[in-house]
Amino acid sequence: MSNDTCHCILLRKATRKVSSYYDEALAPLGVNIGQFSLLRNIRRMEPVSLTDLAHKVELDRSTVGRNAKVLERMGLIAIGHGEDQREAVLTITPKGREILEKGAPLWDGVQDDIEARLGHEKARQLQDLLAEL
Amino acid sequence: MSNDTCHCILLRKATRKVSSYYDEALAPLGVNIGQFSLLRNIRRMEPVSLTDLAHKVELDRSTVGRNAKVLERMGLIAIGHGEDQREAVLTITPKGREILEKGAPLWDGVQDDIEARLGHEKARQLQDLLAEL
DNA sequence: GGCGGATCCGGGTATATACACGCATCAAGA
DNA sequence: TCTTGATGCGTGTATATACCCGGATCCGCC
Repeated sequence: MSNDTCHCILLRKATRKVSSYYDEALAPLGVNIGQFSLLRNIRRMEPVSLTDLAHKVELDRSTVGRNAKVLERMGLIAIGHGEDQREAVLTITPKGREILEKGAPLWDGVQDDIEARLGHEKARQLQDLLAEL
Repeated sequence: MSNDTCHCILLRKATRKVSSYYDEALAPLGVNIGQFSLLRNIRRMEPVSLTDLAHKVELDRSTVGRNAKVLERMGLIAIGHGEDQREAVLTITPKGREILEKGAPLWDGVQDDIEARLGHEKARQLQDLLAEL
């Protein structure tokens, strides 16, 4: 029974399920929720180094680097160099901006669905609880 | 701002963090929470086929298969064949049982810590909310 | 006994994610 | 200017996880 009460396992299960909601909604654009979210962060911090971005999204730098490379391959961002030759500087491409425009309402839709299903009160509770972990 | 309110991103973040709690606690045993949980499920269903196990833990069969292979390599489970030659039948080894014995109190510790931090009421709320997603 | 559909698994491929290592670059001090 | 330590990255490796495909096996029906 311990498996049915393990906070970690339940979180993982919920995360997989919720991820699929967003992924399905964004599928027409060819991006998943992780990529979409990363893109949003890049736009907000642009131009930004891998290290700074990783810090912001609280992911390992190497993880962000690999994810960014996928976005680059898709033509959604450009990876260049700053004055500091060590730095990989990320900037969004027009195509990347387009994805953000088109994706926004799709993202909103899923977000709204979830809040409608839970109710605003519980949705808020959930966010609070997740932050307290 | 949308990134700070995205249910999916917040869930992922929380999952990573909480996973690390369990992983650190179980580290002395050389297993992580995913492996520990899978082992628990195998013990409960033993002897069990990959397909049945995957169904139980709500993961893709191929995922469970690969995870099981790791457990086998660690000597915690044995992967054999049933009468149906197609079936991969999983059974726990003595070493696997030992890990479960030793891990139980460690798992309890993390679980208690989390509930202490949140309070029983909120911990319960969290589980309920995760189930509603 | 033999064929076709159903079932079970393994492996290929792709993203998510972390940690450790090694290389290049930078910056500060001798 | 040269040495050193700090910083920024990329890659290797490992687990988590999914989807798809192909091969093996099983089973029911002819």
